[in-house]
Amino acid sequence: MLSKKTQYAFHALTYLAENMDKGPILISEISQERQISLKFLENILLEMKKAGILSSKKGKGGGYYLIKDPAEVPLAKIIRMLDGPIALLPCVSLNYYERCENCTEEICGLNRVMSEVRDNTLKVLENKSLKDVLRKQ
Amino acid sequence: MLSKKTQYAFHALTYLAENMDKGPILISEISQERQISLKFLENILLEMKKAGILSSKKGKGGGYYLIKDPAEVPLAKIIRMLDGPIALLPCVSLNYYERCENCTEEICGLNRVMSEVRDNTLKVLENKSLKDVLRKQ
DNA sequence: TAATACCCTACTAAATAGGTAGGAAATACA
DNA sequence: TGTATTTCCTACCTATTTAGTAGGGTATTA
Repeated sequence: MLSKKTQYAFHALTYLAENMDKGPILISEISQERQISLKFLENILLEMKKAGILSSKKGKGGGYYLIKDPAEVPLAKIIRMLDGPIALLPCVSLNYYERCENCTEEICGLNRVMSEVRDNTLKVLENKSLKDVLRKQ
Repeated sequence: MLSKKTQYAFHALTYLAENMDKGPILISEISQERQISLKFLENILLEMKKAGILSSKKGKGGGYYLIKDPAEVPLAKIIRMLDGPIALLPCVSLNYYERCENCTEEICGLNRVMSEVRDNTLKVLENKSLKDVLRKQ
């Protein structure tokens, strides 16, 4: 399951994408519109800013805004940024790989199957972008 | 990511499947062979017994044993039994569905994509069984 | 009836999830 | 220059989950 954090991130990002023409958007506006705790959202947006997918402006007229074309932000990137690995096992993770202690790739049949699951999942999450989940197109 | 609990469950189940001909297997044997804490494993096996995929015998000569053909136990069943939902969002879960508060199916594009992810995942996990992840065939 | 082996309840420590608090820093504008 | 605005940052908090432990109870067998 995706954490609330990641779910809120999707809400915030789609809101920003849907309102790209309006310039910087206040955290408080997103918080109200999408029903997310203001302070929690503050942290999430900051984290995404540091990860480089959005930017901000302080002071009056400030707020957050996307710095990438929504079509250029794969869903997988957002999930990895906030929740970490997408794979079901560390030993089949592409971005967070860790060797198994109890089994080796040669004899462990789970490995093979879980790689297949990962590939099937990424086939969607790497190819669908923010643009594909917007409310209005 | 799958929890350690579920990962241990897979270890235990494959061990039992690989040794079906030997009658009941001691918890302590599985614990040693697959390097799993004895008491933790005890709990896990008991939980799976209650879920109906294996059975046990007490006293001397006792132990745990599978009561199903490994080919008849889909991996999805094992994961759901111990870790819960496989879907990434409650609102697209088949077995643990919960309505979204913040969005409705009609306008939320995430819904559509996450259903696709779920289907792709289940295509593997529902069709592959314990038999497919055994060490020796 | 003693040894064996699972059954059951409860407990614990550490990590994670989800959220809060309060002030500092930067910016706009009068 | 000063004040309102808005993000930035660090720290904190509580509840839940994860991973594991303890110890006695119960059933079975020889």
